[in-house]
Amino acid sequence: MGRLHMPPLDYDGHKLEQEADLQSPRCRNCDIVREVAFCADLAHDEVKRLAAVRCHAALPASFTVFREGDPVDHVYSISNGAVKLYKLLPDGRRQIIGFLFSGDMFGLGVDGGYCYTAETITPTQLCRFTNRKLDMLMDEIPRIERRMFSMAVKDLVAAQEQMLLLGRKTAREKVATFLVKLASRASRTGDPIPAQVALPMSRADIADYLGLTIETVSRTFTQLRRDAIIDLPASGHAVLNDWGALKELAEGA
Amino acid sequence: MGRLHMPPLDYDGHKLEQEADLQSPRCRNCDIVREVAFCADLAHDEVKRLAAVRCHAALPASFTVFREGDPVDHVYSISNGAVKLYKLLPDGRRQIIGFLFSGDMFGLGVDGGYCYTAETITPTQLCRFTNRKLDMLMDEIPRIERRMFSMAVKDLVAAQEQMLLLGRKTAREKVATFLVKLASRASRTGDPIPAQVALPMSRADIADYLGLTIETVSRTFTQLRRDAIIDLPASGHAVLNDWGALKELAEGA
DNA sequence: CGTATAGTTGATTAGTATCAACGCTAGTGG
DNA sequence: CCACTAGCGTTGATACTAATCAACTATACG
Repeated sequence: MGRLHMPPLDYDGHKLEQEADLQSPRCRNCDIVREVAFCADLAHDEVKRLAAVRCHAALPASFTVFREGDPVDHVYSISNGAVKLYKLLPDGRRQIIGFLFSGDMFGLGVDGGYCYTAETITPTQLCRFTNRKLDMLMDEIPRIERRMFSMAVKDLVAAQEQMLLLGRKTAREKVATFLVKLASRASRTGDPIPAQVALPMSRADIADYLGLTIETVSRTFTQLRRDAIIDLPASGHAVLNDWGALKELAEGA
Repeated sequence: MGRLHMPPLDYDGHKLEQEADLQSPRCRNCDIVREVAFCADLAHDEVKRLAAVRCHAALPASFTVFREGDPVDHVYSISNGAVKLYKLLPDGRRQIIGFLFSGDMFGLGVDGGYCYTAETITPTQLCRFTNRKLDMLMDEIPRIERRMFSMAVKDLVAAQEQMLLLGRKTAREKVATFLVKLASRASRTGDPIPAQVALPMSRADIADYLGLTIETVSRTFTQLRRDAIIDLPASGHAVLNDWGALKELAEGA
């Protein structure tokens, strides 16, 4: 399957843009590969090998990168932007599996089919590797495979944490956990916990991530604000006033 | 950490048994390794290498193999029996991450700590590999690492499926999905779907797996029986009368 | 400025949890 | 051999959390 998947019909306006970008044989911004998550501890020549096989794409917001069930042909890494992964039930109920940001990777699948849909939240720059070439590279450079493995394990651990949230936490605890996780991620670079976190995703996305409705998410935010635990200065941002209280809620104490 | 983890206090009676079995330098039933999941497509000499580093243990029911947070020192494979993996909140709320049976493996962790507790459901025979020796083997035999990787991916896909269940399915759909999954697993050997599935786990375990209470699980079973979709001939068994209806429910149609 | 979309808030409902009682089975000891 | 007890599972009554339905506000967009 060397072919691109069909771009979604509802984004036909972006189709040309996508194909132009994704199929470009020239790889721009070559040093971006260094920033890609699984290049972190590779040697210089190994990074060069990776750079040779990757392509770059700039996508608009709300762009479907691939759909659940599409043939697995690429692995993606986010250079910049935000992506959501989700699964759907036949009647439209949706569960968001994860929100991904700069440095995160996605595109694992089984039996040749992706098991979730990937869609951009904001305008996003992606790095793309064909599975075929990545497999070849993994044979040559075992460290790349190690890296992929440890990333899959990391994802698995996160998924199990989310199962605990979905199965056993209250709405208030779910929202608190969500904010704590966003803030922790933002500060993964070693900084202290940031006072303000960006919420690029809609309330509907947050609801479908936490197994709630839009209304419950909204009410819970309002309630946390009334309790002076957070502030909501503008849509798309949250200020974390009381980190201790948030953490406590998140841990279910 | 070459030391065994501390056996749980509440199973002191089994402590000697565990230590005797787990620390036995002799590896009995050597051909059992062939049955271990990740040996499936290894060459004969590779299996022999694995056999040389594994130990075997027979554990009673309700035995804690390791606890969340314990140092990661081994990877386990189930020769025979059933195991549950779970996470706890401080106040005792529990989420079962997965039920495992013959051929399944567990014991992945991050930062040197297991991220769930593993406990036997029935009397269980385990195969155990130290991480150190497995790492060495993975360096020598890349296929073992590939195998571990694909198993982690399989677990990840299952976890994402479970997130959809926990976040978006009704009690009835959850129970139907649970039964469908158990039956599908039992028939993974190529047989048709079995009419009867074994339920070795308690109602409390099922509830904590599906994000429900014992009572709701019980009521839902009763309701499915009244609808002639299943039968409950004896505790510990379910008869699947209407596979089509179960599948439909499971898929959320 | 008017329209569409996202978000908030209120009223009511529904699904599941909680609390409580009871039945069944298995193991125990007289 | 049989009452006794403990644990598991079922069933019923009620409570409560979050969903649903509906109205309204704020924000972005042409």
